[in-house]
Amino acid sequence: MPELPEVETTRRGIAPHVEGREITEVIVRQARLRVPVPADLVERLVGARIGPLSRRAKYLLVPLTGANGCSAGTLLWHLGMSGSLRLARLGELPKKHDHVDLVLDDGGILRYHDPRRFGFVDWLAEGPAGDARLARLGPEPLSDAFDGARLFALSRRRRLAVKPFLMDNAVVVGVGNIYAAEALFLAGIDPRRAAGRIARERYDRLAAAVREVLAAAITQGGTTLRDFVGGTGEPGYFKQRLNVYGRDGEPCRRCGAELRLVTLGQRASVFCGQCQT
DNA sequence: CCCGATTCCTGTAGGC
DNA sequence: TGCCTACAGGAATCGG
Repeated sequence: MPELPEVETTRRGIAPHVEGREITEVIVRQARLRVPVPADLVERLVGARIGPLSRRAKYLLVPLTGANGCSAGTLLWHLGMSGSLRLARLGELPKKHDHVDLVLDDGGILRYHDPRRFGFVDWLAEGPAGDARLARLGPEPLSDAFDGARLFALSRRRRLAVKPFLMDNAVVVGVGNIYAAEALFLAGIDPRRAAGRIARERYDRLAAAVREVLAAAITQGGTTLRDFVGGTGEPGYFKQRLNVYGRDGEPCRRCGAELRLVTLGQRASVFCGQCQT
């Protein structure tokens, strides 16, 4: 499912094919997504030109300019848990759950596919700065603003388990269930441990583990569990590197102990009872 | 303020 | 071409 590495993979995959292109047609087949597709999306986008794509947390940002060169707003795209954005060619028929097409002036199509419809595409008139969804977000995990000191400071007196703490977007963005589990394994921390009862040194290790696992996943083109594909249709190859996610009952790659499954914050959490304390 | 529970959706896996 | 249920999960929202 798309977490930060998958969104980044998507951005890198589609950017060369959509940046600088003009949108000639917009087709909305299913407007009932997590956030309803804006009723005026078609008239907002047709004739607009796509600027440089960026990413914030798990959001893809698509800046638009009008015919006169000034801003025509920004698309805020979220892939939810089953969404993907990929390039198609004019004449390529849509499949089931292909909800939105942006037809481009070179015959390419940016096509949004999302079986579970937890994702959305929204249009922001004022750009990302004014959006409440983005304003609340904590730092990017691969930026200098994210480190062990931050994790330590925010976790004091909190009894919440460290895994849901790490998945809180106000703490750090982009870390979902897969990469939280993997980072805690790399750092040797039990995911059930109260966030407020973890030492500063261990949080330094955890922050480093988060960076390490996310950077490695981006290098591998993300994690494809079932059907994620990047912008050019390629699956991600990080699944082969997973140490704990989805491996409950299997042996720990480090010590051989049987990996355990618990529920934390309504999320399945797999860990090694020997390696993670 | 903190944190657990609920909600949205549909494909898939597993039990019978 | 078997039917039914449970489960997966990002993030907003609600309630204790």
